[in-house]
Amino acid sequence: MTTSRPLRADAARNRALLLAAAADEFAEHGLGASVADIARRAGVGKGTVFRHFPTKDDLIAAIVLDRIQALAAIGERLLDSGDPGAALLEFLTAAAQQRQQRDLSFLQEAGDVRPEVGKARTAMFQTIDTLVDRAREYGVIRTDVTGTDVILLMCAPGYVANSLPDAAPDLWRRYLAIIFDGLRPEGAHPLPQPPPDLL
Amino acid sequence: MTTSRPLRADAARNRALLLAAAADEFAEHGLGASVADIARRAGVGKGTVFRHFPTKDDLIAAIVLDRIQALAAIGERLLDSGDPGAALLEFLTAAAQQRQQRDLSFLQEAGDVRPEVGKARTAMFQTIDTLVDRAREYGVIRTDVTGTDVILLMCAPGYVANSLPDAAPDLWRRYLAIIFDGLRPEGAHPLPQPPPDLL
DNA sequence: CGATAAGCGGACCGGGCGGTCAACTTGCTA
DNA sequence: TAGCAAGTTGACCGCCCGGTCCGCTTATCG
Repeated sequence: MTTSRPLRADAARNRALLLAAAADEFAEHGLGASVADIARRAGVGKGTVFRHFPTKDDLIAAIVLDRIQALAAIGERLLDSGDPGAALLEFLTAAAQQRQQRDLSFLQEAGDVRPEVGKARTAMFQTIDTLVDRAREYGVIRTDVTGTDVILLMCAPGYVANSLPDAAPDLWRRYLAIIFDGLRPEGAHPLPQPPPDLL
Repeated sequence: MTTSRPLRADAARNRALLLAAAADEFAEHGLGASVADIARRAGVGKGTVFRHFPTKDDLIAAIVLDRIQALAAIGERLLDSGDPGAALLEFLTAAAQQRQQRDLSFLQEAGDVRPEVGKARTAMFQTIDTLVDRAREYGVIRTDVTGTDVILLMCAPGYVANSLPDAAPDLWRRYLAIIFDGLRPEGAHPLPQPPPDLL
């Protein structure tokens, strides 16, 4: 990797401040937020932003990558869990929670702005796939539901914050519960359309 | 209202071309798409855009309003339907279908750019609320699910197009089905958090 | 068909954007 | 604590965007 010598103390602090400020700014104004505003919010000069991130897209990619890898780490840890059903629910909870903390709808806007982001996403999807396979074999979700299904379905609860500004802060749990009920084998109705194979 | 004299034939045609071109351009590049590109796509000059829509926001509002009112009309019609369960499913199908035709994720970005848009949205939400009340009384959905719940949940299937570019064109039916299963009373589990009252 | 006003187009403008740079400051190390 | 490389800064640049404007075109109607 490109692990050169460690950052100077103040540089490391500024980098962290910038990532936080950028996430907040993007949450409030979308990806259109200006680099100058981000710098002001972080309390640094504009030049400092470009020293840490050569372009605005690099800054965006750094944030997105951070979130994806955080989720991937949680998923990986849950692979060793004893109860596959609880593991899947816990993962989906973590995903919804992450989206809820800050408004992360700009992640949708961002897409895969850098190839590394796509790579990380694919890796995380693979983890989810395994998580779902185990839950299915364990009998806690329908036999006709795939990992891809769950990946797409799990987008929904996170949008709550955005759509309903003054909602209770853990309302997303309610929607996660409804969707999880739809995944359960008990009251399952036959599904149209065979699922596609992501990856 | 401001119903002045009818548009000239060519002007009406250009207005329609512009709305379509703008929807396509916003779908491809987000709300950041430039007015000049929209004009080029519609085959008209940039000045023509501003003749029909004084500002870019007015153009955005016109598109959003169009989609909301189309959905609202469908909902209104379904209020007179005999089977409340089928009516609700049909409405949700129409909503997902609309989102699928073009990538409408930029609607999220837009928010209520003009007060009239908020008004129209509130009106549509009220229609959905009635639709859901009837379905609940009919026993086809859980007693603890509200209109607001359905409004938020119905966002999910539409995002399929955006997240999975090469998916089958009617894959959203699959996700709508799963969510609808989660709404059914049969395998329902108790829900956390009392629902908020939208409106 | 001719007059007229509604509609059209694209050069043009000011502002704000992403990105650069050279002078200055500061944490690290010997 | 002296020296220096790493880090910071904000004025600056060129580009592109939303929006204006006015000379030209054309649908409409008596």
